[in-house]
Parts: sequence; C-alpha cells; structure tokens
Amino acid sequence: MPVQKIEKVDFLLRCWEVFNRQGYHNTSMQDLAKATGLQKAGLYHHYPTKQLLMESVLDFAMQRFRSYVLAVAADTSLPVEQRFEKMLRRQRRLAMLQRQGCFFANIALETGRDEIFNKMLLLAMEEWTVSLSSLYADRFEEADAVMEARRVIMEYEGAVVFYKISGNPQYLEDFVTRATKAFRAVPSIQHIHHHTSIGI
Amino acid sequence: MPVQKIEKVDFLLRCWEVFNRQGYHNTSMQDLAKATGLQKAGLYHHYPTKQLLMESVLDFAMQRFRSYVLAVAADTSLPVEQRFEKMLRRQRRLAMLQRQGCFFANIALETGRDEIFNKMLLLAMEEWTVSLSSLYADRFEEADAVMEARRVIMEYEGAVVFYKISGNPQYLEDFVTRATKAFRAVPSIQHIHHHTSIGI
DNA sequence: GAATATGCCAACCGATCGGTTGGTAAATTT
DNA sequence: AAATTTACCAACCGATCGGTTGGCATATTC
Repeated sequence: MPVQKIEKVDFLLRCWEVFNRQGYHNTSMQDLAKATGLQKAGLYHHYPTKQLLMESVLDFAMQRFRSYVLAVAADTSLPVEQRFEKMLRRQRRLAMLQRQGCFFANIALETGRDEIFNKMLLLAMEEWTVSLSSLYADRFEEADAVMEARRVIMEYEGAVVFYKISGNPQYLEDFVTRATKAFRAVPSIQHIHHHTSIGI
Repeated sequence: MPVQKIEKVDFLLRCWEVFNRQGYHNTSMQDLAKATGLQKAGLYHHYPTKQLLMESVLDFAMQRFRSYVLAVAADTSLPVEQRFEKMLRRQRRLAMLQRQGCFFANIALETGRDEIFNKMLLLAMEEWTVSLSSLYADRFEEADAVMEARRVIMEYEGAVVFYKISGNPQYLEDFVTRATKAFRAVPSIQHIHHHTSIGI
C-alpha cells in the first residue's frame, strides 16, 4: 500500500479542530478534506459517512479530555484542593482555545434533538461527573458528591455560554475562583477515618 | 395589497419553533417556508437574508421570554421566594417544550464564534441576569446579587445540556429544587430597613 | 516478480443550499 | 376608475452539499 499522507492522530485532531470551530452541520466534508490535506473521496475511503467520522472524532476528543483534564483527579501526588483547582483551570484553558467553548456542549446543544451523538455525549458528561466527584469523596457521601460535581460542571457549561457570546474570559475566571473557594469551604471529614496523621 | 397569508406574530412563532428545533445552520429557508405556509421567495419579500430573518426571530423570542419568564420577577403580588421559584419553573417548562432546551444557549454555542448574533444574545442573557438579580435585592448588595443571579442562570444552562442529551427531565427538576432551596436559605435583610412589620 | 491489498484522487451524481427574477393578483390611494 | 403599492409565487441561478465511481500508484504478500 502507498504511504499515508497523514497520521491517524493528526487526522482526528484536525477534524476535531474544525468541528469544534464550526459545529457539526456547518462543517462540510470539503472543509475536513482541506484541513487534513486529503481529498473528499479520501475521507470516504476511511469513513463511510460524515456521522461515523464525527463519532470517531468524539471518541478521540473524549480520550484527550480524559488524559488532559480527568487524569488530574487521579494524580494523588497533589492535595485534593489543588487537584480540584487544576482540573477547572484545564477545563477553562480548553474552552478558551480559539474561543471554542466546550466541544461536548457545543455538539450537545446543536445535535441533541437529533439523538445521533447523545449516547456518547452523555457518557462523556457522566464520566466527567464521576471523575470530579471523586475529589469530593472525603467531604460528602457518594450520592451528594456526584450531585455536587454535576452542579459544578453545569455551572461551568453556563459560564462557557456567557464567555462564548461575550469573548470575555472573566466569566470563566470568576467561575474557577468561585468554585474553588466553595470547594475549600466544605469541611473535610477524611482525617476521621483514613488519615493516619501522627502515630498509633 | 392582497390579503396576508399569515400574521406576523404567527409567522415569527413558527420560524422560532423551527430554528429552536433544528438550529440555525441546519434550518433552510425551504424549511421555514413550509412551516409558515409561504414559498421561499415569499420569505425574501419580507427579509432580505436568512440572517436578518433570524435577527427578527431572536428579537421576537426575547419579547416572549420577557413576558413569560422575566415578567414574573416584577409581579409584586407574590412574595419574592415564590417569584423566584415561579421564574425557574417557567424557564424549565420552556426548555422542555419538545426538548428544545434554551433557545438563546442553542444559538449561542452554535454561532458564537461567527459573531453574528452575539450582541443580541449577550443583551438577552444580561437582561435575564438583571431581572433575576432583582429578587436578590433584599439579600445581597447589588454586585453580589448580579453575580449570584448569573451563577444560577449558568447552572440552569448546564442543566439544560444534561437534559438535552439524556431526555431526562430530572436534571432540570433537581436544578429548580436546589436553586430554590438555596434561595430560601439566604437570610433576608430587608425587614431591617424597609419592612414595617408591627407598629411604629 | 506477479498478485494483492491499500491510500488516495479526479470527476461525477442528484439534491439542496441561499438568493434572484419576472410576474400576477388583490387591496389601497388618488 | 386609473395608478400605485403590496403580498406572494413559479421558475430559475450558480454554488455547494453528502456521497459514489473507476482507476492510479505504491507497499506488502506470496
């Protein structure tokens, strides 16, 4: 077989950039061809439809989100408050990349009623929720931790809406400040049952 | 001039329904023609471009939102806690109409980077914020009231994202419950300076 | 080194896109 | 009642849409 013109990771990254910038319906296969250096028929050699290509891109986006944002929650070398803030800061940085906002929310609101990507999108949002909620583990019982994590994500998505139509990053910064402060304000109960502190 | 086939209010309402259901880019002038009973050229008789038609629809949507949701905040016949809850319930009901979510947020995330409707959208969001913040007037000083109102709207927009991809209205109901409870929990300071309660 | 599998593209398909043209018919103005 | 204004439409425009076809060229398999 002949040489590939573009690596799969590069290919998906470029498609992601275009979809994130222009949305699903407003992105044509021609646009994706130009962005990846292929011709339209070249795309159809790898993906039978635009929708299936998008599913691969969503999958790819989730992997990257996992390793860039969600991974922070599992980094036990950092105290939990710092992990919390670091996660939110990374979310924020993602949203500000070329003022694209949150890829998942963009696609969710644009295609939600079509039911074509909802399964993947909901999975992504729930994984995000679980990941963030793990940081609340020593402050709330699990159900409340999940609830609170979801609430913070909701607030983030709303902040992104304000940011996207205003271009003003202050909405996102205020969100990070507010959420982090609230997180620190919740009393930790961890040391009662699994922080060995001094001796015994 | 000949008789009109459709009243302007009906016309805008039907266009709003289509745009809200399908989004901006995924709605064609043909779709709008079919929904309003006109032909495509008939639309162009009233609006020179799709974008200007959309601006009229956004304007119309804001008027309706104002009279259906924001008006509740000004209804002084109800105690402030009830006005707060009633507003949120009406927002929720709007979002659940055919699972469309929030029209403003839908268009915001879809077209935000295009900068074509941002001015109107930001105006709408800020008017909403001010309206909701008026209910906090006796609990916070103004800057904090605005901040808190905006935070609640952000949380609502996030709840809509979860609702839209899941179809589960629980996300919205939980939001209303949570926000209302939090509102009631904030101590009112109004009676100190302008509630005459008993005598004097 | 012949056969095969693969990556890719030029050219094409019918359908639809946003928008235009030239006109008809009815209500209003004069 | 003539002139004008208005609401609207059938038919059309070039461009672009998602997707298809047939084939070329290269790397691998045998």
